[in-house]
Amino acid sequence: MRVTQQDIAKYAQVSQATVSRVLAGDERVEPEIREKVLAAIERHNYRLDVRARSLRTQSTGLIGLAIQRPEGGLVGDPFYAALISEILDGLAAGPYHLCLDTIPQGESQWQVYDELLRTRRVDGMILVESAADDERLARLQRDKFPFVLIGNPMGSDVYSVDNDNVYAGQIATEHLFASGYRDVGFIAGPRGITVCDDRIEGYERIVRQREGRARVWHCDFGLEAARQVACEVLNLPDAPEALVVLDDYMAMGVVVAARRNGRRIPQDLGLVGFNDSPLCQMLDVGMSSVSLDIRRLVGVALETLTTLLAGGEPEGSKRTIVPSVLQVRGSSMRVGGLL
Amino acid sequence: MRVTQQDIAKYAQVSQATVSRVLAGDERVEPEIREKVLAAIERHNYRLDVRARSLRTQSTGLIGLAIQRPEGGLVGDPFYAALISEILDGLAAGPYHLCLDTIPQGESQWQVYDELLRTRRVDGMILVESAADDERLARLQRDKFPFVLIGNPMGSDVYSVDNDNVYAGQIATEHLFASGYRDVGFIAGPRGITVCDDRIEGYERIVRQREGRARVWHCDFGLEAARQVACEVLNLPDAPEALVVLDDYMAMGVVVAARRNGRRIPQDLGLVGFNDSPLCQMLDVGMSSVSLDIRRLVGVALETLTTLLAGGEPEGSKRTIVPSVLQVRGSSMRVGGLL
DNA sequence: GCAGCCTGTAAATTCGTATTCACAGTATAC
DNA sequence: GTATACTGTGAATACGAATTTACAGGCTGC
Repeated sequence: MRVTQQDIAKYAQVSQATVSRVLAGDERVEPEIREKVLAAIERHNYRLDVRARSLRTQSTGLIGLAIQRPEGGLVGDPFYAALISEILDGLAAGPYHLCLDTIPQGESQWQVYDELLRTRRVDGMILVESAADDERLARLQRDKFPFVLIGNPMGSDVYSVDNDNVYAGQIATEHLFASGYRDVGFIAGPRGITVCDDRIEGYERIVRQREGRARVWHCDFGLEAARQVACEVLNLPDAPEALVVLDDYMAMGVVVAARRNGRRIPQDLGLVGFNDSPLCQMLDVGMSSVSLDIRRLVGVALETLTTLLAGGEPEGSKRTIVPSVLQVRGSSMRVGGLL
Repeated sequence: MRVTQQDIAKYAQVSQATVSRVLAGDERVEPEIREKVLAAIERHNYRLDVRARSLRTQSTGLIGLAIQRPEGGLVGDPFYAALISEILDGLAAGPYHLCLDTIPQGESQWQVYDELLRTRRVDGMILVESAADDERLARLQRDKFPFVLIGNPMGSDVYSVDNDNVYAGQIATEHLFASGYRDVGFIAGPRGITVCDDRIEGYERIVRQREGRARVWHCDFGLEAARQVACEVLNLPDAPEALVVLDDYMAMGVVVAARRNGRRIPQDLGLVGFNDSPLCQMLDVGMSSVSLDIRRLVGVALETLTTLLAGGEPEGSKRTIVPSVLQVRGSSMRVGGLL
């Protein structure tokens, strides 16, 4: 049988309201009575029921995150794993818990957002958008649901944090040219994903500037898909000398393909990945990678969200850009000796 | 202003109870009235409040999972990422959502379990135990909290699913001996972790049977720690010819160490990892690995838990062992030609 | 024609907590 | 001395939905 504040009140011979006050740390309770209540709580092993509290206070203590299941699960795409990891770390200190959902394949993520926010299952959400949807964003905003977008709001005036993916694409490409590679290609994920598009844009900008030839190959996320497309690319008569690869995992697929193809890295093929994941150490010479600074990304997102949840107004601009940083390692150093 | 069933009732000119019945799909509602209610719901954009429902029905629709933050985050240890991923997949179809928490470093996970279960934040939990604690398990059981243990209950009579880690250790070791390696060592994680201990036990069993020398080196989880210890091990005058490594990530660390040490895999060093993660393809010859079948592990756990949550009695034995399977690849094939 | 039985709906209650309101008791001001 | 302010507490209410209870209206059977 469940122990309630009512029961505690009876045992301690006070009213339920007083029990509630003691629990809330209300100062206006006689120390003597407080002790009595605390003793009763202790003795009867009482625990607050967050469901009842939720109903009364209108807040659940949960924040929501919905992710599109990556190819090969969470293991296949380190971005989400890192994201979740950082969010958990960031939340650990505070009073909030994380409600993690997947978005069914092929379905709109908005259904999940609706499900979580409108039913009041969570107090607020972190949205991770690869293809922002103005109308929906506007609706969430109109309904005054607290949320932060990780990604590009495409003009909607919402709180958002983003990597500068265009810039990230630029520095990766620029670095390869600067290292002496002449013909730089790009192996990207599926079409229509904002992350991909932005990085491609950055890539193309630099190529244009260098008056080179821009070539982009699309494939699914994941090591295996990248390996396959890299095989084809490397077998081309005019195969590129260097490749920017959409993420480290995929870059590892390219490494495998290069090895089978007999190309040495970085002498015969330059490589830069993204995310600066632990995988980068796996290559003997090390893999150059553009670090996304997910920790900071999540840091800003959580700070903004918790401020919103507290009813406050987050400081600074609505949109925050977290700069990417290139980690130079061996895979992109054709001109030896610099490392 | 929030729209409630009360409001809908007023608009549709029925009682709140009727609205509730319509929503619950109760058959005993006149079609005409049902339509009227549904229309009102549609028009006023009503959504059920799960908090209120939770309080009344005593169930939250959440199941909890608490994980000890792995070294290097979720990315550093593919086991948790895979676990979470599978759980999300498994939950996606049903009515349950996942509440994911981390256990603060150095603190007992029981605090989190208490926090989630006793406050009724979640309906049930999946516990992942590396060092089972009889007393706490017994307490959860006494309090009738539905939970499933992934791991070894150490004699407690609770619902549990586990890999047979002893067996897994055996087949990995046996395979290396069978491949022609004479001196097989073991690079394990930290001391006192059940997974490690069990696999070590399996390893030692085979070594004893082969009348070899059992040598186990401990280190932290993660690629880097494994790389370091592997460096030392490989520099030993009587370095082992083959190594069983606690997981694939750590095995990759060993690969890096071996490369710097000038040893070829599998000629100079045989290797078997665990988890059969995508990493295994990253090695040119492929990494042999004992697959944990996390999907099945989670499948059984979820099935058991949902049955418990539904008030039912799960079929079969309380303890389920999911067999491990060795994936043979190049890293353990000293005697060539078999692949 | 009336007791007894469905059927569908409304009214009332409940879940466990936070909070508002009311009130007794004491302290302070004049 | 009464009027006023303040303090700590209990009683009452609200949160939003599910469920139990009660009841009106139509039906059956005799």
